[in-house]
Amino acid sequence: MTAGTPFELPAKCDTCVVRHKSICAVLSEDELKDFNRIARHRRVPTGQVIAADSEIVFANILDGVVKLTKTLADGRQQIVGLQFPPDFLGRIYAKESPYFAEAATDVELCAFPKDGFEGMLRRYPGLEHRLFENTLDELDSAREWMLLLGRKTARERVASLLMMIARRAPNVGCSHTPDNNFAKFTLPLTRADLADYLGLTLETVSRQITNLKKADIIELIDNREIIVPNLDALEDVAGN
Amino acid sequence: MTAGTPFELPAKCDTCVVRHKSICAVLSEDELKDFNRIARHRRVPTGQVIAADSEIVFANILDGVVKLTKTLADGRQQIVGLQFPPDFLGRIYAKESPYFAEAATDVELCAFPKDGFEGMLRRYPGLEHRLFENTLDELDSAREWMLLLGRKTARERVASLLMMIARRAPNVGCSHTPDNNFAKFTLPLTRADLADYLGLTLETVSRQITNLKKADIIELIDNREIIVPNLDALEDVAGN
DNA sequence: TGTAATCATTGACTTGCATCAAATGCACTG
DNA sequence: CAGTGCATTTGATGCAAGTCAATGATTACA
Repeated sequence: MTAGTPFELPAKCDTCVVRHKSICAVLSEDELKDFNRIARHRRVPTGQVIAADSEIVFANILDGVVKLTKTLADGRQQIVGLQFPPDFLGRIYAKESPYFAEAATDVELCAFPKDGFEGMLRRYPGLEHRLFENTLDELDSAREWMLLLGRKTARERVASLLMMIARRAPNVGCSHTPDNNFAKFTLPLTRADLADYLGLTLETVSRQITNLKKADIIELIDNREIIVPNLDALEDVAGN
Repeated sequence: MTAGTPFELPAKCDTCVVRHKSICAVLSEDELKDFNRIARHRRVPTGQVIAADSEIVFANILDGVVKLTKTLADGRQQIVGLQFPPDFLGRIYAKESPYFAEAATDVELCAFPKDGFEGMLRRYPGLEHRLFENTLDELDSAREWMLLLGRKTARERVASLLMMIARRAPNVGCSHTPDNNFAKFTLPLTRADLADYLGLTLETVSRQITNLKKADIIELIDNREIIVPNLDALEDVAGN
């Protein structure tokens, strides 16, 4: 974890838009413009911490991948969530986030100051409802991951992760025609990050990726570029 | 997992009240009575499944402990949540829950039919907000548990669980004066359930409990009754 | 009061993943 | 294009937790 300087509000950026599907669905064009008045566009380089400081509660991810991590006193670390565009970021209704948010890749954000965003929530009924539904989905995902961390083997974990990326990463450079069972994507994480997400060591992750390659379940173009010729085969390995 | 017959709506029970602290805080006496009109009181014996059928979306736990479980095809099981009074139960805004709810002990519920409860949500602004905050707390807890499942040792896991019970179980027969660092409580789970919650086997759980006993961190009155003479000492073992 | 059933503990052995240590590959730089 | 640094792979070994099996302890009940 290479923590850079904390994230700070940049100058106003008129081109910044809230892109979250749920939000866009419940807001009119004019209301979105209202959001843009308080939105601040921001680039965050790989590895930099996205601060949970008091000025920013909430941010919409425009591009890149953000990891949420928790760490024990002796340094053992666990990634407890991965956020892709157009997910939201930030623990609303709390002063501090109980976890770290860190850019796993170069990230572009549309950030909102605390007071402004909570004002928006009051102004637009239905908006909080959408955020609530997002949170319920995140809770379901977290519990899905608890099953993985508690009960799956290393091989199943790696396969499950690849399936998850293949499903969620189309916004981060995944060319993937869902119908034909084929996927090609760029891993947004290093082996060390994969390990922290899967509750394994990076060596074990590496070995399992090698095994999947030898079993012709996946192909590697390079360390990060992966082809899954048959998603069903990968799904089988993933368990469930 | 001994699945009994699915849970069904009983006859109306006038003595049933919503007891959730968050709900009570935002509703008046009259509004609570409104809730009671559609509430149905229900007892569920240990081991019985609390069905996620279409008629019941939501239930307030009055007494007992409910476990939420997910299972792999080959039977490996993980408890992904434990609900104590006065928690709510049920995946709102979804037809089906992505996990099983099962009574870990004898349980008393105050249950609501789907349509009625969602009507209430619309009628009482502020209520959904409270449920949202509850869900955010549940998400934080789930992520805390991901750290445990991914990175903690068996000994740390068992100690963490006992700490969690000592904190949350005062409503289920835990005599516990938080100031004096002492706790006494009844485990609401069998060794097998503890194992399913901790991502371990029941033998490992049993051995770790024995170890904590030998190290004078805990005392056992019987298999279920536990005394923690010094919560700080237990906290140390739990890690973090 | 004996028998079964359930739940928990304990012991012996096995194994999957972690740990430790090196080697390889690749991008960048002087 | 040698040299440095980082990410990844590969190999050898150890250990924490799993598996298998037997024994205790309680409670239920015939």
